[in-house]
Amino acid sequence: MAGYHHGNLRETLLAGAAGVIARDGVGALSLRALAVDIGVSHTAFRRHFGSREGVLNALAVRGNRALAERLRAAAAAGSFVDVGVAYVRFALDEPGLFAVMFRSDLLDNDAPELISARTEAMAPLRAGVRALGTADPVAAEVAHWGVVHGVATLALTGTLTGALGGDQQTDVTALARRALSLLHP
Amino acid sequence: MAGYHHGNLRETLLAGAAGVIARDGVGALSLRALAVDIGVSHTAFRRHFGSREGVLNALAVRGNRALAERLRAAAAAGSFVDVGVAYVRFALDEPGLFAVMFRSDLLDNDAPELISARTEAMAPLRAGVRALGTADPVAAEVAHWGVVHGVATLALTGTLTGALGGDQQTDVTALARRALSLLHP
DNA sequence: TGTACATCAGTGAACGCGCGTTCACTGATGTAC
DNA sequence: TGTACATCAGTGAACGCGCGTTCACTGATGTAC
Repeated sequence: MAGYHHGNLRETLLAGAAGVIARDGVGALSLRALAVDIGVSHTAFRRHFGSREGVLNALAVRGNRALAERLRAAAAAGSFVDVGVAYVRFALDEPGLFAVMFRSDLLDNDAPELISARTEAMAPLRAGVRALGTADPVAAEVAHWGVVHGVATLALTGTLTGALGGDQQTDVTALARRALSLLHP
Repeated sequence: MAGYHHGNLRETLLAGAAGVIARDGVGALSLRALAVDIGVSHTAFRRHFGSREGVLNALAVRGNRALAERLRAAAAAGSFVDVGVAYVRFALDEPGLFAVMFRSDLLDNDAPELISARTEAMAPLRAGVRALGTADPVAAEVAHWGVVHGVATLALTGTLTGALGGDQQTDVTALARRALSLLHP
């Protein structure tokens, strides 16, 4: 395992980067520091990703694909509310990936892989809204996406639990479910 | 105006910083570069803010106070939906301030000024939800806050208009209004 | 089965860069008498 | 009205730091014959 060839550098690097970002944000991601942690030269990642942007793009692709999978599974197993809850749960489970996915300013948004991964991630939400047959499907899509994205974002920045008062230990996903239910009277 | 004393450095610095952040994000804010732009020594800001964190805290306080004012005005003049729309409009009008307000990782969250400004900003939303008299007021608060925060965030990252298809030139605040209306059947 | 060679994966020294901070300072303003 | 002095606001050189990138390289692996 400890030979000249790492054997699984790409994977290890992505997982490590996601961890750093989850803890301290994208700005705190230093590829040099990460390489030292992993025990590899600080230029080794270039072979796999080319540049810093390449690393972030790979994370964004991975995040969107993982989200797509979660949402599809939720759609297959449960109700449309479950899809929304799965979105929130994903954000809480993979805060590093989630944070990168929406940082368009740091990504190459024209990369075909990223474009298709994003489309893939949006599909279950869109399909679920269409299936509702509401009068204003665009508004329904914005409302559902907005509320789960908003709850996820507020929870991740610590704003949600902070603002809801001493009622801490609040189960965010349960909260998301209650909020989403208000959209299904 | 061009004397040794700038006369309005604090104000100029905050406005400039908000502009940079709105354009390129918090990570891109260089106090050195900003000082050059303003035409002042790159250490001048220390007198007013002490450190980089001090600048960001000042922006966060300012943002929360401005948001509070907007929400109060909307509450006084219109319905509860208008309060939500005002939240989104604020985010679009002041993207630099909005971005900093929720970056707890970069702020001194224990600063009394910031704590009180945040409480002030949350008050109109909380009061409006209470006035609705719903069965689950916590869920209602999370739903309303979530949807406006989510729409604002998605719009600012360009994700919302991107994902809604070629239907560009979408008026985001109108969209927010339609989405919020779904919470008031 | 063995050898030659191409390709792939990772190394490590060196680069320039811009950053925030520290420091001793100078110029401008305000206040006391 | 004038003078002395304290305070406030901004200066500019220097600091160390960590970053991403470039470059020529070496070690390991795979493939052709």
